[in-house]
Amino acid sequence: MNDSDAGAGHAAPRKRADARRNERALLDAAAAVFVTSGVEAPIRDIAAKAGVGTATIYRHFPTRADLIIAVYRHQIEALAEAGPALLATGPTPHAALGRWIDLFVDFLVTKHGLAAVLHSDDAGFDTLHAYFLDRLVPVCAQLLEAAAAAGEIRSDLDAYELMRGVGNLCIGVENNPRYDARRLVELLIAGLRRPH
Amino acid sequence: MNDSDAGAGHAAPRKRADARRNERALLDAAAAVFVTSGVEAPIRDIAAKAGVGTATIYRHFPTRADLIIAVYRHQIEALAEAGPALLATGPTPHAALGRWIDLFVDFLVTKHGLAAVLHSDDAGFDTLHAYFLDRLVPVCAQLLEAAAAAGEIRSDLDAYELMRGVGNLCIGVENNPRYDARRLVELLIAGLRRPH
DNA sequence: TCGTCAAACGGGACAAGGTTCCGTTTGCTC
DNA sequence: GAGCAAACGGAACCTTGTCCCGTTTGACGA
Repeated sequence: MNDSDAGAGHAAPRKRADARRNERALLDAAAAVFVTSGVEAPIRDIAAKAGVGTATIYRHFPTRADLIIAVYRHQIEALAEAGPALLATGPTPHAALGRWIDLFVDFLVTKHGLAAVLHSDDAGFDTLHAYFLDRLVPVCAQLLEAAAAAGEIRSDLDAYELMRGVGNLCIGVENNPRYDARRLVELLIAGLRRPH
Repeated sequence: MNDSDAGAGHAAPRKRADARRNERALLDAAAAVFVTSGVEAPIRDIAAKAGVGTATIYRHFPTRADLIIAVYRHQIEALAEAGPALLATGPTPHAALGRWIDLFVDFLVTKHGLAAVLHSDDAGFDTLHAYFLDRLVPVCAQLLEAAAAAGEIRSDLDAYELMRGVGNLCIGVENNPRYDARRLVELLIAGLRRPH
């Protein structure tokens, strides 16, 4: 694992040491601030916690979406990889789908405000949107197709719409004890089941 | 119908004529601006359109939630009254519930950004939240109970949670042709049906 | 080791929007 | 018509996102 690069580049020009240090500091600070103040915490707060100026944050992460992606990339990748694994080991495709959606919900509800931001139509979050689309929708589609092929569910709903719906249901779960997103998601998945 | 008061007060001190005029102008302006710019349009824009200063808007509607409520009060009341009516005239309680939820979805998706704001945890929208809770949740509860009593649906979901879920599903429908909230709401309602 | 210079930096400046304050205007009442 | 509280308007202030520019610093060759 390369410190300054995820490994995709051939001739990555190698960043300066202070730049790498700051990037790491920013990621750590952002992760901490996101936990306490949500993913929409003021840029200044994150910069201050990292001990850098505000411009530095923009230099490393042009939009807030880029920062959010960087902070949660590992978890999202893990989620993407969990899909095929569940499908391979689960008793049925439908069970795998249910379990995977559970993991997705867990991820969302533990990240303050992430679900909200994920579905905002603010143009600044296009990158975030695209990333989720690229990484997770195909996985979900695979699970859906397997379950549909097994005859367990109806097949007229596409993965994008399902994920978006699930994501929406997770909005505003924070500090609202009367609202249990998990239960509603369960209902949604139940509604998906093919009547037989 | 009284011009300056919905009729609840006994000794309402009767507002000044200019105050009543401005309130009306603000409501009209807000309604217009909400249509074009959504319910989160800048206060300044609404004030300008109404031809008043920004302080005036705060005087009449202390929070944005109050303004939103005032603008949509008629429609919300109509929605509340439609519940019992549908229950009385519909073929079955479940059909009435479905139809009523449809009306609710129609209301939400035609108001730019209302669904989003309705479920934001911003303290400034507590009033809005409370109003929906007061007016619509009991209606929904009545429909749910009737359907449950008729044995058509499971009875382990309360009205608040259902409405909140439906509202959440309606977030971000604007200018997203790939996402059809109605269909997902349908799924949710389908998931509610008692397996028999 | 030292000089050079582009990379990287920090924080101040600007813009947008929400909210409040305060001096002025305007209806109502007598 | 005078008095006075209600209501007004818009400037001022605060927060937050974003950009700019003068300064610092790490990397590398001499």
